[in-house]
Amino acid sequence: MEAAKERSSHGGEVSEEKRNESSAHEEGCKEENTVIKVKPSSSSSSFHVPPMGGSLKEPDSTSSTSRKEQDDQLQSARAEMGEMREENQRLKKFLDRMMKDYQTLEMKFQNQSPVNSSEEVKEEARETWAPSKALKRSGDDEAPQQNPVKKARMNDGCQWRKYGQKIAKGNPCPRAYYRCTVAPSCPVRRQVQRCAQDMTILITTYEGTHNHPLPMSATAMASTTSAAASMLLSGSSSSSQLPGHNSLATSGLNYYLSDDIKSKQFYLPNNSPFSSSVPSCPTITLDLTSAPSSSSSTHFNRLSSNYPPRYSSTSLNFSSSESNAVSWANGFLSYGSTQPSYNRNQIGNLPIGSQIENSIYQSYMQKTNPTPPQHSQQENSAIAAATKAITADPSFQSALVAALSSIMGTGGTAASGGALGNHGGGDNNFGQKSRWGSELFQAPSTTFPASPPKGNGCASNFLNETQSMTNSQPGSLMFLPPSLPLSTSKSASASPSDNRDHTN
DNA sequence: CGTCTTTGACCGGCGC
DNA sequence: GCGCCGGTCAAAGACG
Repeated sequence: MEAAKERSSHGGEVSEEKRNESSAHEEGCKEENTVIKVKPSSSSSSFHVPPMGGSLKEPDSTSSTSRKEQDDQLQSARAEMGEMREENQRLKKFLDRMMKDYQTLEMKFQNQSPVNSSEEVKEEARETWAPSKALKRSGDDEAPQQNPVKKARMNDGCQWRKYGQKIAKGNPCPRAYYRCTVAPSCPVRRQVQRCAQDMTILITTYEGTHNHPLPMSATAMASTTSAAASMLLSGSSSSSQLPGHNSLATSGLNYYLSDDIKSKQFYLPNNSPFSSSVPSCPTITLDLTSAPSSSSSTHFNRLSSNYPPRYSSTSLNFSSSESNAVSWANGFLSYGSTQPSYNRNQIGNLPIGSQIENSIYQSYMQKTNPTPPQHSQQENSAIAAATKAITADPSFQSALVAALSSIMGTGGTAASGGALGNHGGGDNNFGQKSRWGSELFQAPSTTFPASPPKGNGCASNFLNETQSMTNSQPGSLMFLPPSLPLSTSKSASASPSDNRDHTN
């Protein structure tokens, strides 16, 4: 019943948004039409030819010269009329093109996020930002918008129950904790927090693996997101679902920031060059899910035994600092090469480490390794362009700010924790954050720019740097930090010594 | 009455 | 050892 209500309310939202959108579109069209209508009548010299009308109306000037003048004026007026017609036609064509573009976008939007994207944003906005009690129960002013009250069932295809909320240090916005309730024993957790720097950004973090079949919508979404990630990372446009990857991010692009342990999807629903049109609130999804693993061994053990190809030269290599080569050239990030396997052991100690990553890695490897040499230059350049576009996107920057803050510490304070080492005092949340992936940033400082202290732009600077790095600076890390599923510095694909742990 | 959210308390990890 | 902090628990309340 409630589900039905919820659905209906969702539908209401969607339809409302669609209405808004279409009305906006219609307005746009009207404007366009108005332009077209108005243009000939208002703009033009055709009506700025008072002499024409005036002279026509005044037959008293009967001289031949005046007739000549009239003829000239008529001709000039006709000529102008012709020009105006042409211009009008051009404008019509332009309008048609715009209409087609719009329809294409609309189609994409409807296909990619028939239900979820906008709703998810709204819902998350409610669930994290506005106290649900206030919003839901008393109609708080925080969100008096048209958002109908909804239950905290995330429409990412799964059901989530809120079990806690905390205000993390450095971020005034509370962090909400959700648990998957599709199955009673489902271990999947989800954190939702609003970015301190940009309140419009939501950071959603998934942890764990669903131990139950997912609803169709969820599966589809997982497929969508993984495909997007795959596209981003490998340049492959193929769409396949991550095996066992049950995490759900909303539709859109997921920027994977996965290390050996975790795969993080930086989800940017909108404004991303790759994303479809989704309403305002950007969301970052940190996907820390994985296939279940009963093994208590480290990831490296598991991964090395299960996925030997990861250490191939074509796999992602985040082995850090020395060579510092960031290479998209073959569709893979190469993040340094010869750094010793620092911190390797920490990975195995991560609580979620034991449960995470296989699927991501598996998927990724499936997407990458089978065809690494086949990446054409065109693809590579496309990847580079995409990377550049993404990193240049302000929304992405903001999103990354949030994501980094989430990973490294709250509110952008912890970015420079011990892991980032040389860059000065950081928040020691980092250590605790390691549970969620601090190892990601334990790359040497030379390769991972320190984030500035508190405040805005903790990652913006980083992004600014990485933007340039993407193109020029060897050894810099892009927005895909040592988290790519394959080989972080710890796995050190290039270093035989690093495999020690893998085989132990 | 069942379900869900809220929120204070508790627990464990980490740094000093 | 102590304090801080994040994550989780569980009782209480609200809502349909």
